[in-house]
Amino acid sequence: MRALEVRPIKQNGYHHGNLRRAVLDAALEAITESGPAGWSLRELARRAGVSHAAPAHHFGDKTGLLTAVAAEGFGMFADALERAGDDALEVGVAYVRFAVGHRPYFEVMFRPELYRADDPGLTTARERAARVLVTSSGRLSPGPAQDRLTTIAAWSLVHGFAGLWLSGALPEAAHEDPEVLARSVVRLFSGTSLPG
Amino acid sequence: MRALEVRPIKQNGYHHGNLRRAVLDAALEAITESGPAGWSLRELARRAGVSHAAPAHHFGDKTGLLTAVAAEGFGMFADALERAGDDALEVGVAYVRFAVGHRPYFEVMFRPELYRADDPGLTTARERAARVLVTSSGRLSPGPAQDRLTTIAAWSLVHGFAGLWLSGALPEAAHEDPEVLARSVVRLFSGTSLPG
DNA sequence: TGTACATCAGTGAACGCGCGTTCACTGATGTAC
DNA sequence: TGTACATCAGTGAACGCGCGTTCACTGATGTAC
Repeated sequence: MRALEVRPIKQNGYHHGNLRRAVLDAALEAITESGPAGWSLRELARRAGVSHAAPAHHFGDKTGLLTAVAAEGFGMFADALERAGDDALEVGVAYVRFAVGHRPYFEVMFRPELYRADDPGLTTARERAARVLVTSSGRLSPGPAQDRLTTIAAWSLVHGFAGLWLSGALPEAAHEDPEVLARSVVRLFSGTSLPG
Repeated sequence: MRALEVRPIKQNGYHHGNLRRAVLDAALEAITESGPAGWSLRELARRAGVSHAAPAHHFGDKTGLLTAVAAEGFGMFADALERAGDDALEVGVAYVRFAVGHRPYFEVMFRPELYRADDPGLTTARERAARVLVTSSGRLSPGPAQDRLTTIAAWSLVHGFAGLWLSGALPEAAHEDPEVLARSVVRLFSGTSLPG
C-alpha cells in the first residue's frame, strides 16, 4: 500500500493515469460529508468519474481503501508533528491543527477497526508520530517515574480536545480559533499558564 | 423519545410487550460488534427475533434508533457523573469508567451526526452531565479567569484518555485496569501526583 | 524508424443479495355498555 | 359477568434499488527485434 505514490496525470480515455489518487480524493470527500462508513465503492467511482469496478481494482475493498487513507494520514501526521520540533506546546498544537485541518484522515486513523492496522507503511508512520509525542512530552515530566504517565496525559489532552472540537461538543468555542484555544489549554496543562 | 421507559415483559405471540427494549438491546450488541454503522434495521430485527418491519415501527429509521441509544446513554452518563459527586478526580475517573463500561453508548453519544441532537430528553441529560463537569473541574482552576480553560482541559483529558483507550492506541496499557491508570493520569493533571 | 506482441489499467454488462419501505392483515388488549 | 368494538403492536409478502463481485473485453503503453 504505497499511499503517497504519485503518478503523472494523464486523462486520455483508458489509462486514467491517476485513478488511484482520484479514488482516494473521492473517499476523503465522502468521509468529510458522511463519515468513514456512509458511502459505497460505487459511490466513490461515481464521484471520481470512473467505472464502478475501478475502486475495487485498486484497493480490493473498502478496508483496503481505508487502509490507504490511514497510511497516508499517519504519514502526513508524523511529518506535521516532526515539523513542530521538540517543544511539547508546539507539538500539542500541531496535533490539534492536524486533526482540525485534516478531519477525514484523523477520523479514520483512530478507528483501527476500519482498516488493516498491520499495514507496514502505516505502522512505520504511526510509530514515527508516537516517537515525537514521547520525546516532546518527556520534557514536561516531573521525574523519570512519571514519564509514561505524562506522555499519556499530554496525548490524552490534545487527543480529547481534538475529538471534542470535531464533534462539536464545545459549542461555546465554535467561533474561536481551535489552534489558539488548544494553545491555551496545553499551556494550562504544562503549568506555564499566563494570567488572563 | 422516552428512552428510559420500561414496559412489562410479555412474550405471547403478537404484542411482544418489550419489543422496543429488545431492539435497543440488539442495537447495542450490534454496535459493540460492528460500530454504530455496521448493521441494518433488518439485522437488528433478526437479532431480536422479531419481524423485519418492527424496528422501523418503533424508531422510524436508523437515526431514530441511534437517537434513543444516545438519549439513554446520556441519561446513564449524567447519573454516573452525579454519583461521583463534586470531586474532580472522582468525576474524571467516572467519565472513563462509563466510556469503557458502556462502550456502545459512548461511541454513539459523541458522534452527533449519527442522531438527532435536538432531542429534548437527550439535551436535558447532556446538560446535566455538562453541569457536573463544570462544577467539579472549577475547583482545579488557578483563578476565576481560568475556570473555562480548566474545564475544557479537564474534559479533554478524560475524553481523550477514554478515546485512546477504546481505540486501542495505548497498547502497552492493554493489561492494566483503565480506571486505575485514568486515576493516575487525572491525579498528575490536577497537580496532586504522588511519586511512584 | 517500424512492426509485433505482452502487459495491465480500466470498462461495462450481468448476477444474486440484502436493504428500506409499503401495505393489507392478524390478533391481543382495553373499554363501553 | 358477558359481549361488541376500537385500538394498535406486530406480521409477512411484495416492491424496486443500490450494492459488491465476476468476467470477457478494450485499448494504451512499453519493450523486443
